Amino acid sequence: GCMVIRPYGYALWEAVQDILNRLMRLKGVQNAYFPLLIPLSLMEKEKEHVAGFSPELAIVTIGGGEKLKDPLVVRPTSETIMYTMYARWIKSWRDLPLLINQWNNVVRWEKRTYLFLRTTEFLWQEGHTAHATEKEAMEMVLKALDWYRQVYEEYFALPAVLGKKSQSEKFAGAKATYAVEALMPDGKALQAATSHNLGQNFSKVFDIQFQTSEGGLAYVWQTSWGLSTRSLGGLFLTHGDDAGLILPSKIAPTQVVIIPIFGKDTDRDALDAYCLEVKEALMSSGVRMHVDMGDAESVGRKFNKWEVKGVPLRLEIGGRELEGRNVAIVRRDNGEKKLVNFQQMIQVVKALLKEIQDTRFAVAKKFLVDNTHEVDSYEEFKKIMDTTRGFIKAFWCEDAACEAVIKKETKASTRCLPLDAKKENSFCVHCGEPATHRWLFAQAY
RNA sequence: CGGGGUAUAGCGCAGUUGGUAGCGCGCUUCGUUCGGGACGAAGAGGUCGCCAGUUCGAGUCUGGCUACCCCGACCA
Repeated sequence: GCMVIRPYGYALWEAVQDILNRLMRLKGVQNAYFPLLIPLSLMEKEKEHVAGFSPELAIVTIGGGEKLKDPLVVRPTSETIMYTMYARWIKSWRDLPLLINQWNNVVRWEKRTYLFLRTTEFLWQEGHTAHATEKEAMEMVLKALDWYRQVYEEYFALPAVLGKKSQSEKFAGAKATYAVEALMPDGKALQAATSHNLGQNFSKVFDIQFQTSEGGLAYVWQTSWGLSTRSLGGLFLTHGDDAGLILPSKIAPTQVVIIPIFGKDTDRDALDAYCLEVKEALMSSGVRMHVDMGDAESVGRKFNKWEVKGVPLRLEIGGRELEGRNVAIVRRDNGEKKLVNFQQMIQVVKALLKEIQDTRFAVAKKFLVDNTHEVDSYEEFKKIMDTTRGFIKAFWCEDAACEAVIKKETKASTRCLPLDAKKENSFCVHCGEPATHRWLFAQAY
């Protein structure tokens, strides 16, 4: 149930880190690190939190050959260990806000794993903030949610719905959970990232108090938010075809690959020199490049290899291009090929990279729109879940028991109350009780 | 936790009534190739998941165990 991430895949994760680190820095969030092992007694402080996580904890019971009196939990998330420290660090309103993120790995002992989307161990970032006011905390919650939207929409070309989780779906210990929900090609929903308003639930049990500017004593308002390697699963599921992956240009570790083409009459020195000239020209204008030199693999094999990896553009350079100082540019997404001369090359490559990015988003957006159904009868609801699946927007009474019945009968759970949902007076699609908003339903992974 | 399956070369698999293990891909070397997964020749690579039993003889039959996979239940 664990995964090995090889260099090409890890480069994608590093790209995600770069994007989020830049966004977080703008807001003043700093990276830090906290222990992997958490005393079980700390986990148990917040009742709802430990109840939610205990079925999936890996626990160290023996250390150094001796049975531990207080077993150590391999972190499933770091609220408890971090907030133990926050209680010591925060004394005054001047210590706030405290904005800390950590990039790490966590372990959740799922009964059933699914590569990329639900692995026993996964990598993520978890941001944990403490604020003087609830309003400020809520702004942070929505800020983080918007960062995640940017990662998905602007880089992964993966449109998503932002919204608030129902009580039964929220994070264990949170006051409210907000999420990014994406729709995968099989019609199931992927919870792509979450941002929690923790209220004062944790600050009260971990005793994180500060003196206000008026001299009073108050508990801090907290948030936590995370995005994991599951996001890459969403990327892979969304962008691909029978030939492999199609990476959106902005996230592709290699945006352009040059494949030299040579026969026995080719002047290899001249060809290699020209390939390097092309590489340097593109690299110095900011394009992420690779030249696949070497004659161990045939040209056809190289083509296929890079298609599987999803590199957006392939430059074919052979004797014909060398002679005319041209390059043949082939798009990964639609296979279109065009011959461009060296002078126009940078401009054309940049335009094509942008077009591929835009096209990927447009295709994914169309799929999302085409597979989002406004439904007003339970019959129709069930029919969609039995056939195409997808997102369903339906009125719901917000009663947990009703929600559970819908899930049991249709496999669809509430994914979120979309942030843009309008207040209306209507009736629950299942039980007919009064309902005020259309919730987003779908079968989750 | 319930149901079903699998285990033989690096990977994917075949192996008949029990007779001492093979195919494809990959890998190594050499040569010819190279505008869509090249071709030829010669090679390397095995505790048949583990333990016990039956038998002259077990990859194959019997019993036990272990690991992994799929489906279901569960799942911030």
